[in-house]
Amino acid sequence: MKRMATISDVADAAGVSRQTVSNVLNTPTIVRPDTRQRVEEVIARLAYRPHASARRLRTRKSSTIGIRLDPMTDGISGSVLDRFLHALTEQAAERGLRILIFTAAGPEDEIVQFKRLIDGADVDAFVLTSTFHGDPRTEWLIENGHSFVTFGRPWGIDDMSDENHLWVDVDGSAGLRAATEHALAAGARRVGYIGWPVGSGTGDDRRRGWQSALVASGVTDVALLESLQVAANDTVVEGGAAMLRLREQVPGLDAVVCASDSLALGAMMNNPHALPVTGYDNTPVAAALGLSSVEQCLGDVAAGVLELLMAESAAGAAAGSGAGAGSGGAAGESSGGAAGERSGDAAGEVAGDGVMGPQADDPRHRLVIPRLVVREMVVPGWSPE
Amino acid sequence: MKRMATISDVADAAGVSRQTVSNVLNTPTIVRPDTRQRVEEVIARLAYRPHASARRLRTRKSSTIGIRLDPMTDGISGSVLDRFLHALTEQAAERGLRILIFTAAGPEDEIVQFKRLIDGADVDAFVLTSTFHGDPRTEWLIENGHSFVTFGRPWGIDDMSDENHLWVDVDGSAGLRAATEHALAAGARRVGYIGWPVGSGTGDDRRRGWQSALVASGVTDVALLESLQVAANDTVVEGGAAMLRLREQVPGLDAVVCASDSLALGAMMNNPHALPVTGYDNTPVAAALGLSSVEQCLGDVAAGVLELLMAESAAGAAAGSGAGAGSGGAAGESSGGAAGERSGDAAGEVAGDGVMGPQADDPRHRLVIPRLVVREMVVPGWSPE
DNA sequence: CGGGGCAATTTGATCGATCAAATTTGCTGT
DNA sequence: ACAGCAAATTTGATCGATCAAATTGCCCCG
Repeated sequence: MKRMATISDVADAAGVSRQTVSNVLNTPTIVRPDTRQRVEEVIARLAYRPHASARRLRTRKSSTIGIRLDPMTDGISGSVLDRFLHALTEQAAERGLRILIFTAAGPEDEIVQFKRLIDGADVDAFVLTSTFHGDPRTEWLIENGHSFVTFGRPWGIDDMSDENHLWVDVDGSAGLRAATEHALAAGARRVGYIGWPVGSGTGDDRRRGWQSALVASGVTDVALLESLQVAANDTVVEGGAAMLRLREQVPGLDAVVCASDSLALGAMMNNPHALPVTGYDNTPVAAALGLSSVEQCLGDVAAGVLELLMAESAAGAAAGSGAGAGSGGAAGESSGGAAGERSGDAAGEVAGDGVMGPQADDPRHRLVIPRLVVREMVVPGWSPE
Repeated sequence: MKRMATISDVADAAGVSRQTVSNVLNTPTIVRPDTRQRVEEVIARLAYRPHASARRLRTRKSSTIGIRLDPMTDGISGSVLDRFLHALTEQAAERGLRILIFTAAGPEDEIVQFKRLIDGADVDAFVLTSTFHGDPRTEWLIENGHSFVTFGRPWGIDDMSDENHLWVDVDGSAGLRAATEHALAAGARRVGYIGWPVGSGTGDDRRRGWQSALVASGVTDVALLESLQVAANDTVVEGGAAMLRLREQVPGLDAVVCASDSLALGAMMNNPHALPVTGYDNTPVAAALGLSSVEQCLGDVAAGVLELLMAESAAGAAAGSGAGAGSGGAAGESSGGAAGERSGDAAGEVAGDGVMGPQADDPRHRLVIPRLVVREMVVPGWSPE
């Protein structure tokens, strides 16, 4: 392992000064083309790479984003955050950013970790997941003026439009509307809903999606709407129990849509007539059982998160220069969200095209439209009674 | 966000020199106790934190470990690596290390990423997972003299004892032996095995565990042993098919142990007589279905990985100084593996205590003994025919 | 022919820490 | 009282990059 080449080595070898090499790397436009080419050749020949720590020391930027690795959310859907992390890492690399992960025992401890990482100049922004209303973490970050983006809306009435709070989220309502409409289009009339207890922003949002589709199809009887939905905590066992209740209280049940794959798996276990069941999150479990499921397009979410972050830091840097701040991230040529896609899924048909919602032009948040992955339920040995 | 305090600020405020402050932080023993205390008070008062990048520039160490985020291994057991990552991050923090994640399109691309991260001084060691025989990644790392530890043995005959290749692994053989012995102790006589096709080091190792337990219990008939095992790729569907075959070819089947929770889930779907089924990895799915499963003790694995890494770097640094290299990591007071434990699991009984295997004293690799988590199968609505 | 205007390049200082060597302090023994 | 010596502390240099300001080179016009 021989000594790394430094910027001075390159400068000497190319017969220019350090700063010119630096310019070739950071501000290529101000270097004369022939000089630039000469320097670039030397860089390639010596396999020179700037020393990240030295650069960070000088620029006071780490080009690193911190994200907490959530404690295992026991459910099956825990893997959603892992997939998001994967998409985020992949797209961050394309933009020259690094992802540093950390753990914390709880929200308060997470703030301690924030301090540690910021003070040490380890990271210059955070991505938060699983935020909740009145979350102390976002409050602290805003108060202390640190960059962050959350995956998930702040459900508080006032937070939602807080201009200091950047967020990206998936439009769960649209996802469940699509799932419900698909069931209706397939001929179902009574489409039941197994969701989470009232009170969680995410859960209520999803329920609204199901409900709006039913209402739009002509189901306006409030009592009927009420009986078509049951609430359960997000476990397989509760999902199973919920399915029993639903079948009992709705005689002509045609199909069921669920707020999660965990609930859907539970429902499938008490599904002797093989009613179509739709889950949410498109986890491996749904794929294994042949359940239709709402796919969150985490690649798009990750892209949105990074764009918001880069736009913010660019805006902060340009506060004073007259250059247009609208150009945002320069390295975005590979967008389109194809990166994080799970390809080759056999049961291809898709409804909803995964584009950004109407808020796409709002510089402070982004709502990603999920898409429905339709599958045939083919469960070996799962025969009706 | 006011300006960060630097080491000089602390020095001035405490009436000492920069270097003394540095010593308080890095070599407290050589500072006179009263001076040290005075400096420490100022550090606390100013909330001083060393600037990580500056330190890294000078010391040429990043105190950061790189690990590739594997592409989603579609199966249910994919979460094992996520849990490992979580445990690793947690324990790394306790030792003052950071974890940087990255992605790669394949082994060759991963090597490109290695280069990128090392040249930029972003990381000074790697943790590899899912290694295989003749893995180009480990070859490259060894050739170029970079530190790394693999989670998983190099199954090649010669690699295994390669002194440049540090590894930590879980003793899958012991895990399946424990699972099988537990079934035998519960009165089962014909314990079948659903495993992966011959050829994978890990899979063959697990099969040996099951077989050795059966042989020890007196099953020596080769033909019988042969008929008691079936092979399947690691999917739920194949697991289900394998269960059907096994039931067909073994009349008095009493119990089944599997090489993974995916296979076990498949088996459960074709298990009308509710035979006891045991999985491997103790995933949320196993917990949800009430399957017994072999828990890999990833906290211990993570601890082992970090200890090997730190021991190596300490040894590298001490190559020349007479100080005892045996002390290893100084910050290990919180060991015992309690960190990564999933607490509050209802069905507590445990066999095998998770201690290190006989290789515990070998400085180059470590074999962690897994433990069997025993559960009652209580699957709602899953009634025998 | 001199110099204004502008682009391209170079120079010196700096980021915040640690290393290596020099210096001061404190203690011991005779 | 002081040499001798170790412990404690300080000083100057350095890691590899970028920033800000100074310099050089070039073209064109009066």
